[in-house]
Amino acid sequence: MPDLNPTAASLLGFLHEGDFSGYDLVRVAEQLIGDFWSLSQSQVYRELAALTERGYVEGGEVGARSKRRYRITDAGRDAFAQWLSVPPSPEQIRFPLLLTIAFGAHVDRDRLSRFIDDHRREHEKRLREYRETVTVTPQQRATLAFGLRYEQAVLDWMDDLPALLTDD
Amino acid sequence: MPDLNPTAASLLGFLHEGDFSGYDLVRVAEQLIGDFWSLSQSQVYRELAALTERGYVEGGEVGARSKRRYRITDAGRDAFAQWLSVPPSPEQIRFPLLLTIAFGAHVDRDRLSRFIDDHRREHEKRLREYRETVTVTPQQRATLAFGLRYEQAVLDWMDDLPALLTDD
DNA sequence: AAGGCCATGTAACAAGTTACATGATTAA
DNA sequence: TTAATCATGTAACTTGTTACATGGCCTT
Repeated sequence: MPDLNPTAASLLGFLHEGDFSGYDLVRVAEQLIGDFWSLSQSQVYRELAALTERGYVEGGEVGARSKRRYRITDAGRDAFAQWLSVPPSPEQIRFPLLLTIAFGAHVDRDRLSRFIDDHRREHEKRLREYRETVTVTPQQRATLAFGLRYEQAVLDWMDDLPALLTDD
Repeated sequence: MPDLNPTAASLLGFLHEGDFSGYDLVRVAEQLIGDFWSLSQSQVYRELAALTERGYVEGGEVGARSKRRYRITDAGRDAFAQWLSVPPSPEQIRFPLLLTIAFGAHVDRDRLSRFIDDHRREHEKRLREYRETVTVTPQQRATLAFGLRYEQAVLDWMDDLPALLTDD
């Protein structure tokens, strides 16, 4: 039983709560894990096909708008449980702005400031959104808490940046 | 002139400082950008081949231990400058532990605590390493500052976790 | 001379991205 | 009736990962 990738596993996780179509799953994932685990629409359909292939989910009948709900199987539940029992691997951050800063000796100051400001606005916005987010489970509160800490850290760091970059 | 991906661009960035072999570049990248932009050895060789193809670098003569140094060309410098002029896209975080927590309703408490503790130790270690890191340029200080803020944020968040996960 | 590290690279595959195509349904 | 959105999926490509293969150099 070769194990699942985190994206496929997450889909199985959501399917524990009920039957969903690919379209639904994209939305649910975006909402619930999108801030720390991105996935694209085409990936979801691909993984659903793979999960079906492996017998971890079953596609229901095609309904209105050719909508098809997927149901998790017992094998799927087993695979998910097994995935959850394996220690999660370290996180990965890919932060292009940090590359720009790392190579900042080749960027003129104004442009760099603009890039940073643009990012700052995005992070301020996300922080505001997180602060308005309504959670219903401890799990949601726990993941949201990470988002809050993270966004605050980024903003604090950005506050320090001008001094770090002007001093020699 | 289709633009560069951040990995290829970074290689060009490093090659501004001198000629390096693929092997060297892997090490330099790991050291200077590895904390926020991961790349694998085989990727480096692949990108070097692609950059050579496009005329952005030139492979020198094969030396001892079949070592070959790459030199950036003027076209490569142009391409790099152009890449640097485009606003960097938003960062991506992929944090499997957060998935585990998000699906924490299916994980028993002890296991989850162990996962979290293991991560905590890693983050404490990284924070310690960052604190001991010697920087020589403002750019290095700026990117390091992000690492410090980030690791501290993760640890602070982990401090909050038990309360968030036990309360209902 | 043997073992470990230096240094290259390839091959195969998995995962992620972008763009497009199709058609149904709903709301204006 | 037209536009927007729902909902599916495919195709083509790029990126990322893992594993392996090869051989030279350096130290013991």
